[in-house]
Amino acid sequence: MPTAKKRAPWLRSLWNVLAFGLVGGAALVLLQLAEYRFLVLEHSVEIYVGLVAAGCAALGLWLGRTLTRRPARAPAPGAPAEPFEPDEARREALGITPRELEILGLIAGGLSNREIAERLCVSENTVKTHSSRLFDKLGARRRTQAVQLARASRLIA
Amino acid sequence: MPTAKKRAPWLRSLWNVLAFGLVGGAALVLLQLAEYRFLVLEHSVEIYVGLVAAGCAALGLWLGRTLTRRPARAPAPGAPAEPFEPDEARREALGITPRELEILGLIAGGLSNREIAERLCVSENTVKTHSSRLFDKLGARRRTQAVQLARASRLIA
DNA sequence: ACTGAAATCACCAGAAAGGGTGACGCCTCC
DNA sequence: GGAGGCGTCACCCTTTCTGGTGATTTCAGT
Repeated sequence: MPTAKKRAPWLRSLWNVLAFGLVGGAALVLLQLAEYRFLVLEHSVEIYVGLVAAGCAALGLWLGRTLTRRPARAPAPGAPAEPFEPDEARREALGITPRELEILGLIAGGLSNREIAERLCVSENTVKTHSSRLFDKLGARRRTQAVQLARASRLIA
Repeated sequence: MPTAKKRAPWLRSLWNVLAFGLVGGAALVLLQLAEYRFLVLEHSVEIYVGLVAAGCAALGLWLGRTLTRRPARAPAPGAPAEPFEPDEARREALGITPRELEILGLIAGGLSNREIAERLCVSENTVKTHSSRLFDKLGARRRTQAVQLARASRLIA
């Protein structure tokens, strides 16, 4: 069930822009309302404008941070300093299926085919088939080589 | 000469904050001046405030992006992001000999025992002996696991 | 409804890797 | 000069891995 969980980046950006517009509009309305209250203080316009400027700047700053933040780290506790997200594009370019990538990760973890089979609840033969195809796509002859090549391609950490 | 080339992050942040303050102040002055010109248009205050808000928001956005941008990679072209020097202390702690570490590196490079033997100009049996002892010291059962453990111990890159 | 990709499993033969044991020469350090 | 660490090599046996072929099921797209 790997479906409908990840919105495209452009969609997220669009959402942010819309949110920005909405918040901005709301802020303007609030300002309009506030105006009638603050107008009694004649020469406080500068302060008023300054406050608005500061508020909007803060908003922009927050938005900037949000916009440029990397798309959420995996909740792994021992996450390394370098974030690293698997290169989905490269994976597809090599024609490697998600399942194969999964097996690749376990191979890199130092597990034997039997252990991988047990962990994934499939037969050892299945693991062999997957890894066989995997090596084919990676151009590797041994699992150690597959791991090395995959690392070089940033397919795995 | 590891000096005076890279300012600390907090210093850069301070600089940004100062710049922000200066630009903000200048903007306020400009606004003050502009006020006399625009005051003739009675009810354009909303537009005026909106412009200010938009400008400051944009400024904040830019600042946010600048602030959160990852510090540019070191200018060294071939140098890896993480320098990495093999942990000699750990190697000795585990009782791993230099030769064994050498074999370990080649194993991690994805080479077979035969290839390692050829590259080091020794017999394949020798390589097997070395790797056997190596796995013993690392507590590994497979070469992939040895690589994984060695990486975790920062014995190899 | 047909097609193709993906995942699953099986079987087999050969290659590679791993474990254990023994041995030899070369150092260095007592 | 004897002990011990290190590097080297050999043999044997078991386990694991790799390559090749074939088959079934499920699901998505045509």
